[in-house]
Amino acid sequence: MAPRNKYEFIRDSVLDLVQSLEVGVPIPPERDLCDRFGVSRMTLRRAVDDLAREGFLERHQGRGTFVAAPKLGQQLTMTSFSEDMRRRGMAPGSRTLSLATVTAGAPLGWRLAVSPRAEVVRARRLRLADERPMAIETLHVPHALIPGLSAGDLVDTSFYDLLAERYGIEVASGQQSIEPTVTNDEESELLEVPEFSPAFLFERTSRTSDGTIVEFVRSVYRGDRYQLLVELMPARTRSRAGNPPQQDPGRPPAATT
Amino acid sequence: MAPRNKYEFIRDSVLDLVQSLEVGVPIPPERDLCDRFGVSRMTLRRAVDDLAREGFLERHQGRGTFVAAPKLGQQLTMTSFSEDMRRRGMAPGSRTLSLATVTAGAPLGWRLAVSPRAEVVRARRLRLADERPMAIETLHVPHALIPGLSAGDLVDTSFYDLLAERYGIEVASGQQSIEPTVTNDEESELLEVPEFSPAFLFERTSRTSDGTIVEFVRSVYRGDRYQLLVELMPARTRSRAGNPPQQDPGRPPAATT
DNA sequence: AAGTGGTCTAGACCACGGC
DNA sequence: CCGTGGTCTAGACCACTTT
Repeated sequence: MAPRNKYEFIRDSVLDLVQSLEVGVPIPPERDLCDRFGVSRMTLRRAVDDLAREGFLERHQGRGTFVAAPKLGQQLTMTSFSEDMRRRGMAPGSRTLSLATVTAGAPLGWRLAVSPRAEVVRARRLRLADERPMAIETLHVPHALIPGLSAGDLVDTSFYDLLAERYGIEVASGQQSIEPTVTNDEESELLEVPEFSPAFLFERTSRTSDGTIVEFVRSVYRGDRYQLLVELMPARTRSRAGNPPQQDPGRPPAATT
Repeated sequence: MAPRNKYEFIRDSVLDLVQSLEVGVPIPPERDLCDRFGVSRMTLRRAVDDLAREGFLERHQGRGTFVAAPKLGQQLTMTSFSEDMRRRGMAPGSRTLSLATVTAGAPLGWRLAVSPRAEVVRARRLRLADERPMAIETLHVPHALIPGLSAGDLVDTSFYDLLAERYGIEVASGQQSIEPTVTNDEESELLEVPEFSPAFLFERTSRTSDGTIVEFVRSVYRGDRYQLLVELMPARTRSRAGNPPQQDPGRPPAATT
């Protein structure tokens, strides 16, 4: 909860400050902030640097540091559906389609790293943006992690908040695959699009800091309402001429274009 | 060319070192590297921190800093097709379908920020991975930037290398949109997939450091051979309760799930 | 205890922008 | 010119891992 070191304290403090200001206004000079928070300039700069890298601030040498316009094509970071929609300027909504406890079975068990005979809570939700269907989300969580979850819990609260507050589970990392797909008849009906419409298929696995798999989520997003926008960086990798011994990691994974 | 400050020099030096080592071996202690390169520890650490953040190194307190396994699901960074394919363990290839100089027209002119009557070089290439079709790439470059480009130039060389070496153009940033789509009849034939197969549509705009638009690229990737894998970060945004005045930037753009 | 990375400081000097 | 951010230093002390 409480920031553990000065860096985190400063980072949070500056974030608070930033979020209390309008876009485009400058934050106080670094040296002032150092005084105010009682830290050295290096420490303060580390915090501000990170916030700038994350898109909250824009630095301009000689002029100052300014609150940045909310970057929409932000980093591919772990955001909830609700936050994602709000960033896109739409009002998030949700309709729970089903909530059941099922036996994992082989494929699901594998993805959640539990026994195929383990119990798994499966929640299916239709996700809305501005009242209209945006995505179908199917959530799988090992039942052992969330005893006593009820359908009502999923209506208002963010699932991540619920995990944190009620079960003390903090999601720390995740991996997500992105594929193009087309909607089947059921998805088409729910999403209100013609059959075989282009759509995104996201599959996400989330873990706690100790590596425990918390959830496996499969989401189908309408391709006509949802697009990804990515900022490409210079990629100064400077790949060497002779290329290193290439491993074969068994899986086909991926990166860019 | 030459690094301008110590940070860049150190960063490049350490990257060289890293790339000369096997995965998993430790790099020398920070204090040794400081001596070797003649910089203070803060400066060295900044370089190592960045390399760690970019996935080249892994730090472990009390143990050391180690060469990381090449992250395949690396940052969404600006890689060429060839490098991307090599990372995925496939051999890149290319077949030029057409190369012509055309008049931009309104939509293309808008994307390249040139007059609709400006001349634009359009190159269409079938991109291969392990000899099999992977993507169709349509490249548009203002003719003024690349006088005298011939079809042969595109066969072997990376287009970015060609830009850099022959025309002195360094691509510095870019923006890319990602959408799901389905193949039309022409694309299906070229990609050797059934009609209406799921596919990715990438649209990329690249700029030099001074903001000049270098290229607009439209690529269609086979959905059955290509997937994106993204590492999600903790997203410590700590979104506030009251949400800020939301702009409406006119476009729908995007970020995550 | 020794060695490693992690945090932090107080201050110096440089580069750029605006007055 | 002054105020801003950008770079860099030399050293202190802490936290963790290994021996």
